[in-house]
Amino acid sequence: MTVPISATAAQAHVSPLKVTPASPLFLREDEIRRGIELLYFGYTSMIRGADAILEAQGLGRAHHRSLYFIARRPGLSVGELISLLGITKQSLGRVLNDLGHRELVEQRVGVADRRQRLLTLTASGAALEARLFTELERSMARAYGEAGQQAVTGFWAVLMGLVPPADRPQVEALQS
Amino acid sequence: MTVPISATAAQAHVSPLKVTPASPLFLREDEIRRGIELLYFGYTSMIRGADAILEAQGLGRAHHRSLYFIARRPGLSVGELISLLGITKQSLGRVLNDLGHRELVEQRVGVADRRQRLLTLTASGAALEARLFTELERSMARAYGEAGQQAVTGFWAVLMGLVPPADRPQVEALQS
DNA sequence: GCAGATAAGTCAACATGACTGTCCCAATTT
DNA sequence: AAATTGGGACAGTCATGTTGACTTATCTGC
Repeated sequence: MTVPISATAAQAHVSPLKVTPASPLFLREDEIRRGIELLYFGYTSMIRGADAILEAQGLGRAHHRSLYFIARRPGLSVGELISLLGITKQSLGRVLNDLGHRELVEQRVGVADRRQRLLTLTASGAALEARLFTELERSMARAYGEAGQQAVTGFWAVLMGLVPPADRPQVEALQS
Repeated sequence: MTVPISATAAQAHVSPLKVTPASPLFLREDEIRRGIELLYFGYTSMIRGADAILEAQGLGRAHHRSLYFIARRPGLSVGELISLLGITKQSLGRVLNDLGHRELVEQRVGVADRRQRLLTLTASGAALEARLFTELERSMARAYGEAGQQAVTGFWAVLMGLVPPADRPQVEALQS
């Protein structure tokens, strides 16, 4: 964590970042397009920060996503990770093989169901994930700080609204 | 446009989508991770809707991005599009060749600078882009409507905060 | 007017990360 | 005992990105 865990950090910016506010006619095409574009540029800006670290390790974004979710939910099964990432078993297989051979991820046999392989990070895997997380966090914490607490709540609400209702429980479940 | 241009549309949902609000300690790791995850799932949920249309045309997401920005800024140059997409000339070249051969995009010689190739959509290109936009819009309009006008302003503020300040003018410039 | 810079296009080779289809094994469920 | 499920593997393909080098046309500064 590069950000102190204190309320004063949240108050570092007394005046939130000014953006043109949404108008009462906020479903007009212009305002829809503004959301599409900001979502595209915001998303790509955030993840770009981790790319240099990944490239130095010979890894890609697919590896990062797996590391991230294994860090977030230690002991999740291969099937759960496939479901979160929305990719096929074959696609994930190669990524997990890479991460296993580099000793960044370990598998244990499931306790309740011995067919399952439960995924955890090794010490070096956790260290790498922490470095990658710090990059994302730097970007996100700056954005949160500039926009302010109330804006963050709105940010979450719109993003959750983009997720099809059927998929929302899975996203909510990531919150501990 | 599938959404009526009227103030009543914005009031269709009287009670905004409830999400756990950001806490005063909104720079804690948990709340940063929540933003990272919602951004990932929200972004992928939004663009997934257009994939079926693209696949039926034998096109991919790279083609969609080009069509989108050419629709947004008709007459932009190849170099401007490269800058917006953040890819190389070679990568874009293949996409523009595809779109040209299918007669979805046209090039005109620049007026001020005859080295430039200014890009516009053909009638069929505009029709396809409109269908793709409608898919994104359906998702975004639902999210806006569920979250409410004030949330949308916060959504924009955080996303703009994610964009490095040096890149912000380019994003702002897309707004007409 | 000429030299150098710039906008765009192209060729070749390559990496990543997704896909499909098929087959297999072990463990669980019915 | 049979069917289903979780996971792994092989083979092939496709989309989309990369670097490097080269060409052509055009613009700009001296």
